This record gives sequence, structure tokens and C-alpha cells, in this order.
Amino acid sequence: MLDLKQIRKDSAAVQAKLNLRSGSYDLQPILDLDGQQRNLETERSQLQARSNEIGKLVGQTIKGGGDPKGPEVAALKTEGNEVKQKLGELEPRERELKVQINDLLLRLPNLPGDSAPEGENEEDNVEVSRWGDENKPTGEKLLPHWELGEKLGIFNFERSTKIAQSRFVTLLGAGAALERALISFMLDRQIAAGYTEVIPPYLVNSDSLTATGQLPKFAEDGFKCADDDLWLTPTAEVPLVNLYRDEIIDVDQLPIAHCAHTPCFRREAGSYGRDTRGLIRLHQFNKVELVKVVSPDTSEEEHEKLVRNAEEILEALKLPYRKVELCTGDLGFGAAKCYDLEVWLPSADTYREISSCSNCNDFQARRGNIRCKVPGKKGTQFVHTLNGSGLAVGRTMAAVLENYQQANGSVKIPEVLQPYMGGKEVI
RNA sequence: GGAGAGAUGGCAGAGUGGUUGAAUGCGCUUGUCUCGAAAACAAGUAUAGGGAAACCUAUCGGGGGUUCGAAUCCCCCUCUCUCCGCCA
Repeated sequence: MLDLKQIRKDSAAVQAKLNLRSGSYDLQPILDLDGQQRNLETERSQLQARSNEIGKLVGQTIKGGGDPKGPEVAALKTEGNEVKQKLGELEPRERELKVQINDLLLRLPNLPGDSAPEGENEEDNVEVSRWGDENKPTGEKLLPHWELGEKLGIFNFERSTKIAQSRFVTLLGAGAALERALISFMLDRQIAAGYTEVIPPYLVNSDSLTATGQLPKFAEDGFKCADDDLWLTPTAEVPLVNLYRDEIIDVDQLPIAHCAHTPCFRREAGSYGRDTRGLIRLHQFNKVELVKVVSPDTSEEEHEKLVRNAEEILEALKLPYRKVELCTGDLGFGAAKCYDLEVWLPSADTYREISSCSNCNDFQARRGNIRCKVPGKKGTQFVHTLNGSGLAVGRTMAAVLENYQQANGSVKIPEVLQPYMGGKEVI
């Protein structure tokens, strides 16, 4: 959420920043409602002050031996009733305005950071670095991972539709083992890098989704439980950030770094026909997520470190990848700055996103009221939150299958994973 | 699912209609004392909104109501705990 004070004070600059994003956003309705609300608030609080005064006067009069039924008290009560009636008109109007303003604010995306490259869409993203070109497999007929997987019998899409529907997968045998190996490997690496592992609830409530930014704007992307205010989590970012919602954290507790494996559930509304085959776009997928809660003045360097932690997984797996910085038009809703890591998929002859590492600065902290306190300093300030995939497990599996395939149709298991698969070297 | 109890400041814990934003203790900050520390003593110590400021307003789990006036009374909701039932 953006700071209403900043919008009020510097609306032109805020508007200009918003205009760099895709989609159009107009601050004027917020400014109008805000002006109305503040006028009402001034009026209301003056009446309230008089009402409080009357209450005290009545109390004093009676305590001082005055007649509770006397004319003096009666006059005050009459005035009190008049004030109350006026308040009864103003209060609901002001409350309604506040709700409207808040709803509009919740639908505004974060401002792109100053360093984010300007651009309209993913084509304007800037490649920052590239790694592992020499590992790219060469050969005549490189198969896509879904063909490799079906041939090896390690996963099955068709039967999954019986259990659920399309865009679900069932992993079998070595496929299940490989998925589990990847999860354990990724977690072990991140734990070694200093992240504390978390196993959070996989169902999250709407307050949590509002704090991280999925609600109210992206409700159609989530799976909601019909009888409860609970949703299947779309990413572990939601429970991990919300661990600290409505809390004031001592600054010496920061930075907080968590990693978690969770399944993630997404409706993928609006993506019909895209990536319909394979492990790339499913309604349920595993992900190891990295989340940091940091002090505002360290968020940039912590962000760089977090991206490195994700990159190290790809490098350990010897998977070719590149790192791109998202342009302002491609930036996610809550992000001020974002790096995507894209892994090489030889069958498609292209790089595909496998990790997205965002610095949300105080955007989520404001929505979730997550603050820190610097000892000796008055007041509190909002923390910064960072998140990144470390990595998307299904897509990693796809990349491993495609990049480690051999001419005879088998797939080598990356060296670092072999200990996690009982020493097995080939599928 | 059934029955009961509870939710107050960073923490513990008073407070059942009237100058209570809230006693007291702990914690924290500052000062006195001390070579220094501890102890003792004194003062201070919530958050948010509005206002140039003085200051005003809101907040005792959330929402609504009664009243001139609500932490306190009434209604609804949420959450926590205990017992019973069911259950991995």
C-alpha cells in the first residue's frame, strides 16, 4: 500500500511513477475522497470534543452535589442529545469515505523503484548476466520434458485429470523421488546460507492475502474454500510474510530470513492455452520460497544477496540460466524492484522463468502493519519485505530432465542430487 | 459438534457507568548517589489520525446498541483456553 500522506503531498510524482507501470491508475478519486474525509473529520472531532466536555460537566455537577434532575443537568443533556444526533449523521459518512479510500489504496500497485529500467513489457526487461552457456546440451533431437517424463514413466498427466482436472500432475517412482530430492537439496542449501526453515499453514485467510497483495485485486487467481475465509496458498510468501503481521520487531532481530517448501495453488485464470503441456504451468506445484524481513536501510543489499542464494541453486545443479531485471511495465503488483532468473529449456530453445526475486520495500509492511523499532529512537518504522523463489521445483525438474537428457532417452541425475536419491546416477 | 471460561499498555495484572488513556509491579530511558557497577531514590516511558501550532480526536479482541457519559451494561462475531465427542 502506498502512503496516503505521500500521495497527498506529492501526487504528481506518485502519478508519474504509476504511469510507468502497465495498466492505468488515477490518483484523483483518492485525492477527492481524502479531502472530503479530512473536512468531515475536522467537523466531527470538534463535535466529539464538545460531547466529551458535556459528559464531564454532567459528571462534575452530580459529583459536586448538584441535582441530577435539576435544570442545569437537563440543559446539558439536551445539548448532548443534539450533538449526538449530528454525530450520528457525520460518523457513517466519514466511515464510508475511509472504507472507499482504503479500498482504492489497496488496489494501487507499488511504485517502481528509481533504478528499475523503464519499459512496457517483458521484451524491455534487461539481461543482467548469463551463466552456464557451456552446459547447454547439444544434439539433434532434444525432447521436451513432458515426452521424456512420460517415456520414463515418472509422471502422468492424463490420469491426474481423473483425480482432479487438467493442469495437475502425478509424480511416480523416480519422478517423485527427484521432486523430493530437489526440495530437500534446495532447503538444505538455503538453511546453510542462513535461512530458518518454516513449515507454515498452507491455507491462508483473506487478511493475510490482503497484506501480501493478492487481495483484493487478484481474487480470481486464488482457490477459495467455499465455507471458510480460507484460501489455498498461492505461494509461501503469503504465510511467511504474515508470520509478522501486526507486529513490532526489535531492529536487532533483523534481518529475518526464512525458507519454506510448500505446495502452491493457482487458478491460472486467463492463461488458457499457454504452456498447456508439461510442468511449466500447473494449478498445484512445489516451491521453495525465500522471504526476508529487513530494516529499510539494508533492503537493497539483502535483495542482492537473496537473488544470489537463488542463483547458487541453479549453479549447483549446473543449469544454464540468465538473470534479468524487470522493467517498470513488467513489475509485479507489490514489487519495487525485481530480478527474474530464467533457466534454459533446450526443447523450446529459450529461457523460462524459474525464480522471481522481489524487493517490495514497505509496500507489504504497510498493508500488514509490520514495523520495527530502533532502540533509543522515537516511534516505529515499516520494515521492508523481500521474497524470491529458491526455486520453483516443478520447473527445475523440467529443466533437469531437458538439460540432462541423453541420446538413449535416459536422464542423468545432477551430481548434487545423487546423495538425495540413494546414490542413483541415472533415471 | 456440545458445555464452560476468557481476551486490558512491551510483559504481568487491577479496574462493573462519571475529569480512566487507564492503578500497581516488571521491563526500558534519563537523572541523583558511586572511582565504576549494583542497589536505592526521582522523573519519564503506547499507537494512530487531524492541525502551522496550542491542541483536538480515536483506540481496553472486532462490530453494533443503551446513555449526557461505556474498559465497565446489552446484542452479534472472531480468537484463545478447559472438559466431553470425533479423529491423523
